[in-house]
Amino acid sequence: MKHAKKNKFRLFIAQKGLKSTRQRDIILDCFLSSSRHISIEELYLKLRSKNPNIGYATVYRTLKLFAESGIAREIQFGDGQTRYEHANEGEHHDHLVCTRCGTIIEFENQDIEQLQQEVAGAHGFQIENHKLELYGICAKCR
Amino acid sequence: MKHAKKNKFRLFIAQKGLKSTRQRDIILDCFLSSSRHISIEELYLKLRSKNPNIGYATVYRTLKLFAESGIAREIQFGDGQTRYEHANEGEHHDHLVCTRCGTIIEFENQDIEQLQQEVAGAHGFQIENHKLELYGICAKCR
DNA sequence: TTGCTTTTGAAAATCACTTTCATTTATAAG
DNA sequence: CTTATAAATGAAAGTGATTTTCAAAAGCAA
Repeated sequence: MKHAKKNKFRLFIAQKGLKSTRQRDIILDCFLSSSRHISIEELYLKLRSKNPNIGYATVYRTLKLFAESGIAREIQFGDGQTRYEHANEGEHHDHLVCTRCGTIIEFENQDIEQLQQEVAGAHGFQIENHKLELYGICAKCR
Repeated sequence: MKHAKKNKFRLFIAQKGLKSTRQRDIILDCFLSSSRHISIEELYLKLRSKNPNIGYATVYRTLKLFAESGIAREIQFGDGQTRYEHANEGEHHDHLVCTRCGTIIEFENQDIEQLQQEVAGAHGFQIENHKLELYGICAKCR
């Protein structure tokens, strides 16, 4: 799994004529071994603990590359922090976000997706992607 | 409709012990006569054309008050711009956003809402609110 | 190795807001 | 109608997240 993503990124880098660098490897390893929804700040701090000389800008730039290559996806939960999640080929999921503790649960629901298609169709829209977030209180916090 | 919102805001202002000012009246009129999804920048520019001395900060502050009073709702489509839409008592809707021309269509779908409740329930979540946006290409742009 | 391009890190810049603060207003009290 | 006082305003400075700039460093092909 992790290996597949490393390869995918390597390929992306090659196809784009970009260079393989020590920093990109480090950041990729760190990202892949992190929780599924990590903010740039969190990742940066985690990186710095082992690589005190890695730059802020490099982390930002590299995460954008991950997203472009398809191994990560940018998400925003409206708290002013951009997060990146691990993206898997052709897979899409939505989120339940606890407004108390911040826990994020992923889910997938084909019925909802189906209904979305119908709604879009009724308005002549062709869906490219969507965003569904349910905000509330998780079981633990209640 | 516009009148009802003006009254609602007036009431809110009174209850909070705030003051009724010329600027708030102007901004409210301008907001109510604008498209349903207006960004702060757009509203500010529209305002400035007739009131060159109205301040940026005042527009921001006043829109926050509109949201607090319940006559407006803050929305974000991930383009880094906060927008405000006209909010109606107890009504919720979701959005279809055209990624080409920016057109925004509102929709409401009870079946989807129902399924959301089911998903949340299955995870022990109690939904407080949700956000559903379908991004794609509208009929006109295709 | 050389030559050319990309990448990096640090610092400055940007963007969308938010806060500060001296001044102006609205409103209540006299 | 004053006066007092608390809130509102506008301009400018401040924030916080993200981007850009730029000189130096590092990949990579020949």
